[in-house]
Amino acid sequence: MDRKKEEFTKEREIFLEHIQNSGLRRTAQRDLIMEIFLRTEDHLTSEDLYWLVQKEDPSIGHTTVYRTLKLLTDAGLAREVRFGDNKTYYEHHYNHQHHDHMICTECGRVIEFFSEAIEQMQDKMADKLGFRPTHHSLRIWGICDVCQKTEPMLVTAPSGAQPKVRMRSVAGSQGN
Amino acid sequence: MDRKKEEFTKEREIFLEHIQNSGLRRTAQRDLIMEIFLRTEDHLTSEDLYWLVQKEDPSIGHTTVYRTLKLLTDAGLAREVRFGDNKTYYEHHYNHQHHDHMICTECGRVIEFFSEAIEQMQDKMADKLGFRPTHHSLRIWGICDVCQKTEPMLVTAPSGAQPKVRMRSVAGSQGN
DNA sequence: TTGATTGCAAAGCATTTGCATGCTA
DNA sequence: TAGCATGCAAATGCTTTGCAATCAA
Repeated sequence: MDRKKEEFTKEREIFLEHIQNSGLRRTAQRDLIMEIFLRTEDHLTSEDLYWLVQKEDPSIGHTTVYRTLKLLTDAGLAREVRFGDNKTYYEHHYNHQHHDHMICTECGRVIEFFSEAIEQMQDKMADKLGFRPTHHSLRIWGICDVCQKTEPMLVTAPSGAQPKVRMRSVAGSQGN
Repeated sequence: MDRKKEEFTKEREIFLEHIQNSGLRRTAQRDLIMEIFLRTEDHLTSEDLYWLVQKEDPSIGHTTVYRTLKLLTDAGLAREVRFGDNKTYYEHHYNHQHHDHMICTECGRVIEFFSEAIEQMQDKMADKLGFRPTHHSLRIWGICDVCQKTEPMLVTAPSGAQPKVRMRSVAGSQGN
């Protein structure tokens, strides 16, 4: 199930390069945090990553995880994402083509998708308004296929799984 | 320049109705906050609105503005929007058709736009993945037409206007 | 040796909550 | 009069910063 250690060779290289080019220093903490980030294919918060790191080195603090996540972002290995619950999630960025997200408000599942057609329409739209786009974010909230099947039961049997993404206000919120 | 007082009749009605239907109470504070919100055609934070309210009634506190903004959202008159700077902005919702945003990272300008084609592609995409969408958010960051003209000067003459939207981390951030 | 890095604690923000007081219905 | 609303202060949750001690280059 776990990926082979030899993977992520390029990613490590990029991280080191970025560190050197910026006059920064390689440390055991940064190495470990990067390793754990790389082998975790998921959207995680600094907090999430902190606990994973804790299991392997309890001496590492919150702060260092925050700072390293920022470093990884600067290096182009990570990307910040927000799903509307005012938390910052991180996902792999290097070698991961751009994509957007559908977020299930029932179970918190995040589905990545990409549509060339939508991208093109966006550029066209921006062009029409004289806007020079640098990046964008498209998020679609709703009910995923799995939850659509189980949903009718929720009336009598509330789901045990708590959604990863908890919307702050339910009614009328677009979380935009 | 200012709108006539007779405007927003329907909005006031909706607000009152919502208050009554929910067993809540009409108060002078709520009235004033609603009035100021309605007459301000802009994306504003609770903080922004608080200061506008302050000018007309310094006795009104932050908390009440927060709570009333949430009320207005529940009533369907306001809509929450986030532009990636971890603040919650509010915009008019009633009688305002759905739209998306382009956000200038130079001056903070927010441009509203709508594309039927993009909406349709999104639905098609969701359908393909068995996802039942309830709402979505598309934001495009970049440089607006005005800033594109002035930008070359920024190298020697830093702009005096501070952007309304300040991105937390500049490099690599997608603020997604 | 020098200056970047770490981890703790404390500070920052935006937002929410507890509670005594005030005020609608 | 009952109990929702208000505003203050304090609490919260996430994130950042100050700083003395530590460690990589």
